[in-house]
Amino acid sequence: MAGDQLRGYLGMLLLAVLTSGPAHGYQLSAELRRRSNGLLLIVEGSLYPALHRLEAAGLVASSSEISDGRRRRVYEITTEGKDALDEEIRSWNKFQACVHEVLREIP
Amino acid sequence: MAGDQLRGYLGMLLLAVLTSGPAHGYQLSAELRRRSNGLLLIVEGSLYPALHRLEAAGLVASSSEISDGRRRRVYEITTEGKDALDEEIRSWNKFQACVHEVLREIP
DNA sequence: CTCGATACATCGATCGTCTATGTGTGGCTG
DNA sequence: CAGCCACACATAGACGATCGATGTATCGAG
Repeated sequence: MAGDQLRGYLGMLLLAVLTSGPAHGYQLSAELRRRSNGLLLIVEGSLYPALHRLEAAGLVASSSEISDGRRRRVYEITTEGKDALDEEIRSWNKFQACVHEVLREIP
Repeated sequence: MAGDQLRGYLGMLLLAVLTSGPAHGYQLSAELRRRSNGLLLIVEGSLYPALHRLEAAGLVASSSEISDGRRRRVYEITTEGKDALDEEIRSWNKFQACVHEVLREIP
């Protein structure tokens, strides 16, 4: 499950995980799966474009590494990224409250 | 605010409002705005396609009326619509919990 | 030596929302 | 009565994000 419903929130989730420290793509995917008890499954076709978007927007910085013979691109959240995360969390909380209000009035 | 972040949830919100009784498009838009204290602004270009999708899926039924000389299409939630709403609310709650878990671990 | 997990990347299709535009009515105001 | 705004529905085109599929390559386990 959890396919298109994270539409627009993937960036926020990735930034949130990156506040715990730098990580590469595969790690981020695994960490999101762990924190959500296996419900959030981010496929590569969503993950890498999202990371590239974040980098293009200056919200993360990346560096190429090679460990264990595998090339890895390690991402790190920037100061702008932290600010953007704060803003996105505020926006998320607002939206959540809106939906709660609408659902609350169901008879 | 509240533009593309309701992506995928507009159907759920419309169905939720329709549980309070039949309504036409403009009413639904106004009611969502009211319940969210003016934060949820559904533009027509999103609203009517969404209603048509719901009808095509059999989740709402519509009838054309004319009152005060204005033609109105009144929508009503169907039994399948109610079931779908229950399911979508469950899915929303799950997703909400996932996001909460991810955000909870921010240092 | 094959298979699965790790790791990155990209392409095309799909789908929902947005902006913009169009039609027409009713009512208020100058 | 002319003009404008709120009501009410509808559609077209653009855009953006996710998905599925596919490709490359390394490493360890069986």
